[in-house]
Amino acid sequence: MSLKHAIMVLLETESGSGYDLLKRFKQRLGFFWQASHQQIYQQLKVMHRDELIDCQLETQKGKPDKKVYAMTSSGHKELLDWLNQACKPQKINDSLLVKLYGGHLLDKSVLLDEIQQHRQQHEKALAIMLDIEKQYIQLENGEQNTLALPFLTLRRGILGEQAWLTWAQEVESFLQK
Amino acid sequence: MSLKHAIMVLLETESGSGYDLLKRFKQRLGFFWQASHQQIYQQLKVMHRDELIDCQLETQKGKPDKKVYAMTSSGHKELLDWLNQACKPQKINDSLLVKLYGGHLLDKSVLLDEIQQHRQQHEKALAIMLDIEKQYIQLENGEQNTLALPFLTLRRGILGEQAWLTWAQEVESFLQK
DNA sequence: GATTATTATGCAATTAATTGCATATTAATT
DNA sequence: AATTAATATGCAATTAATTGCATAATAATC
Repeated sequence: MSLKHAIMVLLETESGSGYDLLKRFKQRLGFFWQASHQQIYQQLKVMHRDELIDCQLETQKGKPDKKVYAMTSSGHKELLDWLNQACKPQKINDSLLVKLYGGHLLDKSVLLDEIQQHRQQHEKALAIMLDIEKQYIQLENGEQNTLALPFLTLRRGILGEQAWLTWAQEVESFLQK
Repeated sequence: MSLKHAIMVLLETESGSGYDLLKRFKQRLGFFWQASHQQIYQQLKVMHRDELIDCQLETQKGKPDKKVYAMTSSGHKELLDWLNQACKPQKINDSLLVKLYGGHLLDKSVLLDEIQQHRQQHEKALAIMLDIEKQYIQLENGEQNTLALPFLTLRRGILGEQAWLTWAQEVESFLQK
């Protein structure tokens, strides 16, 4: 299970509350790791129980206490262990392809509609990523170096989405015949 | 949950036992939907309980009875319902990218090793898919038409793997600097 | 000033997936 | 003939993820 390791990658750089981590998660890892807020809050609780992370209560006026989590040394150790282990190939479960595989049971127009809907989402995702890429390219060298690895994860997203869109074009051509 | 719908897509075309379905699953849907044998056997049991599929016991000499599953009309209905509903965007959880994102905690050589390991697997997968593509191209027109939709799912795999490998090249260049 | 959206948590129940056994046959090797 | 690998099932325990609530503050807008 890597959700906890993903959280630790974020916490390693900077401590934060559940919601804070949730936001950073979506912003920084969201393109290639999807997790709901329930998952993250639950995982933080488990990680705290297992002493991978510390929790400091910050009293706030009016509001309920804010729990700020930070890595412990045993968390740090576990993160490094995980990073040094080979990870399994990505598990793919893509129901759109299942549907396409069984698409002979449907009208082509239904398939076409659905592909087009998905295409819109992929185009949107690509546009966002290209925008971030542009920002990166305008950074000065030092900053580019610091962000080189996150940038490569962005590149994965970009190349992946472009390939998806190329494919969608093939599918649409076929369905429109 | 789509595992059951994926199984039904297969059963719709032809009845079969658990193991039979398992094999067909890996062969035909395995590139874009991964499921273990435990998942499939359990799912078949649940689907039978819910009367989406029938089960005929075939007595075999010596061996335990073989359970041959077939779609019921209510299963067929549920499959069509599912096919007609829009499906959610694919959930992506790619731990290699999490690792790369947190890769500043590691030696570049460790990352490079891992990427190269993954590259081998992706190259292998691509080779298999290109081979299937070649076979498809040599089919006569009638057969190509029957298999057009499965072929498009194969194309997704091919374009996806090619994009992955292009990306891996970028990553390796960076890590070798 | 009232309403709606967003921020900021969290629990509990259910469903799904994984891990770790377990069994027994057949086919292939040594 | 004995061992190993591959075929062909399946259960039970655990872990993880999803769904459906629920609360309460603050910010924005009508």
